[in-house]
Formats: sequence, structure tokens, C-alpha cells
Amino acid sequence: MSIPPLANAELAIMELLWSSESMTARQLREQLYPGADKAQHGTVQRLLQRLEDKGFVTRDRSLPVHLFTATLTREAYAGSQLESLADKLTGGSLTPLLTHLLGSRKIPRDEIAQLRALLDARPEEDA
Amino acid sequence: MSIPPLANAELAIMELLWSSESMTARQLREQLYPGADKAQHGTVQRLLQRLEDKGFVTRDRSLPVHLFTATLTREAYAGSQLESLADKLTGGSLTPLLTHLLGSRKIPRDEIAQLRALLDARPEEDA
DNA sequence: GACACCTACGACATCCTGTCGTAGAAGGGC
DNA sequence: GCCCTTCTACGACAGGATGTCGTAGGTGTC
Repeated sequence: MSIPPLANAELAIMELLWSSESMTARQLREQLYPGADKAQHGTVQRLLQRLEDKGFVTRDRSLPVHLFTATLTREAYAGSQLESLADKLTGGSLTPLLTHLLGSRKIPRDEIAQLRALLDARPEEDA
Repeated sequence: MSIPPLANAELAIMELLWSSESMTARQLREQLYPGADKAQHGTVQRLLQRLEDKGFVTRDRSLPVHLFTATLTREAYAGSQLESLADKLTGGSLTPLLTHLLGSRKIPRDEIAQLRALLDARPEEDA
């Protein structure tokens, strides 16, 4: 169930797919390599295929020009990576991760309010 | 300021250093490769040197047998990795990371209580 | 039929990681 | 003083992941 991490170029593609439902390889290439004339066709294609192999994107093969879509939301991916991090470093517990950040006050106040709201939205668990 | 991630073997060494102030290379080797007689000397030494190059450990060179110490606490490392994750995926904001986990109720109830306590311990930020 | 565009995929250079082997320095026992 | 053991320093290497490119082959349009 653990979702593998994405490398930079792969993540860049996912960012684009997350921002717009589905895209063709050409659209992706134009976004990622603006000045590219011919060469980077293969690069984008390769990255997309590897992302497909890893299960991060699906392609609609019924069209002559495939349409690529992300299978995970950014939130789901981010959440799974957070989970991996917690498993690897703090035995799955989130508290130690946040403790340090809160202690060094790197978290702005409105973030804290949001987090509190998140916790408050959960079902009650007293004692 | 971003702290690079650690690979598995490197992390294993850091785990040991985090658990006991400082250790010699021999102690580390005995923990990591219990049955090893001769070979893995170099491996541990190499890993330690690379960790030193990256700034994760310091060694006391004044002794004939060097003493290795972690320069970061586990919490600091974990926090920085969490920060990197947030920067890379959600523009530095933690809320989207936690939203998904909370929504899929992967967080046990006592964790939530701890998190709430963490937030409550912060200086008040009303409005 | 010719051309343009697409997909599929092999190949490659590069980097990182974990591993090992060897060379040299330092200390202890006799 | 000499030898043996243990340590450090570091070059070298295999494997995997990543990003890149090039080429072969299909499909559509004019």
C-alpha cells in the first residue's frame, strides 16, 4: 500500500496533471520544455510511461492521441508520503514530526487555526 | 538550510547514534552486521565518512578510535523532512498533508488528542 | 503516395548507494 | 626493536534510479 516517491521530472508532470484534469503528451511537453522543437517528445513519453507503470497516471488509449490523467489526487499522494515519513522516522506517529515545527514556530498562525479546525471537525474522542 | 534525505543504511546508522549519545565504528558495526568478522569494517567507515561529509555526524579525532556523534536530533531531522515534503507538495502548508490523513481516519484517537494538546500549548492567536 | 505527428521502447550517461579491498598509521605485548 | 592486531582513509565497483535521446513503426490528412 505504500506509494513510492516521485522524482523531480516525474513530479513536474504530476503537477501539471493535477492542475488540469487531463492532458496530451504534447501539452505536457510544451509546458515542461517551452523551447523544445523535436527532441523532448521521447523524454515526456518515457516519463509518462514510467508513471503509468508505477500506477500514477492512466492514459486513454481509445483516442489516437492519448489523454493522460492522474490516478491520485495531490492530497492523497502528499498524505501517503507523510505517512511513509512518519513510519520511517517516528514509528508512524505524527506528533514528533509536528512538535519540532511547532516548537521552532515555523508554522504561521493561520495555519495553526486551520489545523485546530481540522481536529475539531473530527468525531469526539473524550477519554 | 534544507537537509538532504538519508538513505536506508545511513538512516540505520543515525538510528543507532540517536539511541546512544556517541559510538565507535566498531560498536556500530556490531549492531548493524552482527555476524560480520572482517569485511564490513570498510562499509561502516564509508557510511560514516559520507554522513560526516553531509554534516549529519561529527567524529572526535582526538582519540585513537574515533567517537561518532549525531549533530541533529531525530526530531530536528524529522521536522526538516516534513518541511521539505510540505514545500515540495503543498507550497509549505501543512494543512493539506494532514487533511487527507484525518479524512481517511488513519490517525488513532490518542494521536489526535496529542496533536490538539500541541496546538493548545501554543500562544493564542484569535482573529 | 508523401508528409507530419504520434506511440513504443531500446540505449545511454549520470548520479547515488551500499559494498568491498587495500594501503598506511598507531598501539600493545614480548 | 619487532610483530600483530586494530584502526582510519579512500579508491573502486556493481546495481538501481533517473533523465535524456534516437529510432522504428503506426495512423491520419492532404
